[in-house]
Amino acid sequence: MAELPARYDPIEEEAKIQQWWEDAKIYEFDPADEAEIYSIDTPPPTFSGNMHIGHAFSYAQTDFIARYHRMQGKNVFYPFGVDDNGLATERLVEKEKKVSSKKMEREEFVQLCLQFVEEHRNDFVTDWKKLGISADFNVFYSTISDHARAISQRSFVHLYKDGRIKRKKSPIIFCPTCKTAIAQVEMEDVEKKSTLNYIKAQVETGEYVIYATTRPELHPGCMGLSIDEAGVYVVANRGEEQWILAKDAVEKLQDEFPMTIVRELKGKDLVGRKVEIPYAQTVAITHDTSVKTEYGTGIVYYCSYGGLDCVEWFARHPDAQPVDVMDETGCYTTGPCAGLRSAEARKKIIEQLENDGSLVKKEKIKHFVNVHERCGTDIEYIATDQWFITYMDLQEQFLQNGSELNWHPAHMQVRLDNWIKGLQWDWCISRQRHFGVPIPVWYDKKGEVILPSDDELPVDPLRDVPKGYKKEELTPEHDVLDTWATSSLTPQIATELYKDHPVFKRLFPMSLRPQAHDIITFWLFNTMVKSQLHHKKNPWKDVAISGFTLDPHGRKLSKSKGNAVHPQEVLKNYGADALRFWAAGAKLGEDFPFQEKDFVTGKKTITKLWNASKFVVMNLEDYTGFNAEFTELEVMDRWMLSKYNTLVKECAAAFDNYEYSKVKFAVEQFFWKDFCDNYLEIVKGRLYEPKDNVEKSSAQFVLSHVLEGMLKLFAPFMPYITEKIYGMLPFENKAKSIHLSSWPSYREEWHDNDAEMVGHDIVLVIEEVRKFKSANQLSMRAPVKKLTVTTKHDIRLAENDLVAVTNAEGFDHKHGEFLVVIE
RNA sequence: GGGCCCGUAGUUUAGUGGCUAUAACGUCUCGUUUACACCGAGAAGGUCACCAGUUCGAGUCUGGUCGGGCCCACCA
Repeated sequence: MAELPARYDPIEEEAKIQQWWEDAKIYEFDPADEAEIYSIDTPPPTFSGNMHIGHAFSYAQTDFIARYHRMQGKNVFYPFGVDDNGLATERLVEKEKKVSSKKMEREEFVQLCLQFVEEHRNDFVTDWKKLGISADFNVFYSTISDHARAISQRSFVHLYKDGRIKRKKSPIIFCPTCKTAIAQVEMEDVEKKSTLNYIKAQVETGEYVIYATTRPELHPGCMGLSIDEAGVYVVANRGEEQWILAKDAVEKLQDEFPMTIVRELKGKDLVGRKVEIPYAQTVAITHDTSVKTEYGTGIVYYCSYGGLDCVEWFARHPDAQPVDVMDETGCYTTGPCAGLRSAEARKKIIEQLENDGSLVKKEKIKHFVNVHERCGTDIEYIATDQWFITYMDLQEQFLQNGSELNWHPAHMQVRLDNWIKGLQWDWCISRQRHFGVPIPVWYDKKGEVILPSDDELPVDPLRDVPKGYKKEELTPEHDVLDTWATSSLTPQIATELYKDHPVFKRLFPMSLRPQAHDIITFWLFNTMVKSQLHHKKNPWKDVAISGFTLDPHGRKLSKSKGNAVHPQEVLKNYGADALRFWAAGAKLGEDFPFQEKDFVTGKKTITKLWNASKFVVMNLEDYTGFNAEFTELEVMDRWMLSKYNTLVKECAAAFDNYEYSKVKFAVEQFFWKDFCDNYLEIVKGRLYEPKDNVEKSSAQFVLSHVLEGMLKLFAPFMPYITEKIYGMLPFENKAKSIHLSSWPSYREEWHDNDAEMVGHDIVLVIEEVRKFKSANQLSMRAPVKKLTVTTKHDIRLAENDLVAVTNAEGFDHKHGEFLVVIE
């Protein structure tokens, strides 16, 4: 038998082992395997760079679960995809290939992206492979591939036919400088100086309402004034005029604008009164939930569109119809400022309002405005035709679906529930971008929607023509689908890779959705929505929500703070097992600080595992088996086996409940304390100088069983070192890989209360002796003259082991309260 | 502002109403011929954030206060 090398170099060995896994196809999905399926809806990372530490953290956690279920004998379906259908990839490809997507045919750019992904796919997934992710990387998809585009477009076509998709006017975020629609992620907050303008407008009953705005240029788009119906408002005399405003506002304005309150009234008394707004139509006062009497004058004017608040207001007030005041050149189209952009328009209208006496006060303020990150221009909202999935009627259904999922951890469900309860409008799935999955729609001469048939998909309406039509008869839709409209179909995209195989029926609904908590309201919710609309059921049974990696002080990692951490460095310095061991220390869903020292601990555990295994293997050299009953084992061997047996039971229970961190903690403690510190020391006497072969083989039996089992318990966390050691164990009938071996099973007959109690006392005695030797500055091997132990249990069955491990020259046992006397 | 989570040793953490509240790292003392100095043994280190309540009993349950983190919304 080959002796184990003195040292284990994780960096060198992990590379070799990983290559072997790949060559031997250890994690290959076998669709013909009849075993129970455990399918994972793996998050497809954005194809835009390297794996970051947050990825390493959460993918490792999913991998613990996957490996456990694989060892439980399940047929694990663990695909890997990349999300290249989005802005990040678009930007990356534009930069790397030095092209502009807008100047190309869309299909051409899609092909370029696919080519780019193909070229870099191996590099991209390398980090995940190094980390030891046990996905089958050949069960692979890309969200911009034909496969995924066809599924995404099919979803659109089917939902349209079901009456779930509608086209309607809706505001989009627009950059007047770049003259383009932009995505929310392309905006940033900038604090700017501005002016809050107080404006008066006459009510039909003669008084004036006072409202404040930072966007007076939008007066022509004003469609309503709102108050808080529960708020307290007043009518106040101000010179000849009577002003209406919130009571709170009177106090603030009193110094500058002395007025006397005539009477108080409730906000609801104002509802319905008509007000003549300058440069706009006459509008009625309404109640709105967002209005607070403490801010401004307690009266708000809403325009199409001053900001997101206005957009939301229109959603709450369907009677008020937005008007288009700005066109796609960023200029106003109506009113006194027609032809002007916002900045000039504001100046002009303030002048005019001042001239006709409507402007009562200008207050300098600082506030945050959204600007386009590329050019710094204030963004605008303009109304355009957009595509929506209508689902507001399904809120109850979605809540029900959410409650039917098994949430790990449970409290994450609350986030989804709050989101669903707060939904205000339908899901806008169209984007005015060039790159993406095209909306599969043409319009005929009458403007009717023409759809492709399923077998034509995927299509690009800009280039393709549906069956039975000529190009000149149709106008193509230019918009593309929001990336969430496609990524919400990952269960279908992944499982339909096996569409033509009988296993397909068994893959969906999937077993597990693993993901982080930041996108519960997006990816998780949207995937549930699509599954409900298409299949009338949830796409998975369980969800496992992982947390974030934080910096060593518990703050969020970010590029701007300069506290980013690179997993590649950790892999290079400590290896994947150490990185994974760190990730296993965090409870599922818990945010976890990144600490260098944790990797040192991981690496030390690896070394310890190596050394302890080396010891066991060396001492199994002459082992030929222990052919007797459990009860014939030495008492300390039964103690060890019984404790190990309990551990096995606990670990499976915790893993079944996605509590991998409990498993990690329990196994680590058992290995270090019970197995190494105590058991290995206890059996040394019997191994080195056995009285007979029986007491030695008794120890060997337990050493071999417990080592093998412990390696398996460690295997989901540290797949490399456990694979290496497993391969060197001198057993027959081993599995090809530890990761294909079966999870240890609990054995009732190995449970031994008596042995556990004796063992417990023996360990306490050993501790006392060690304390004594430490206190007397003696070596642990130093002999003690006489050891007198008083215990309640009869420990004499373990006397030989105890004498050997403590190196006692004399020993006496008495019955009574626990006491150790060392001479 | 709304929601969720978290406050336990110098640091990071375990803890399912019940023995003397975990462990790792760090610190201090000691110890190397038979797995391991990439080590072992031992020690010190705690107002379980604070206040009140429920209970025979609270780190654990309830309410409040303070502090931290994340997500969402953000000002007319």
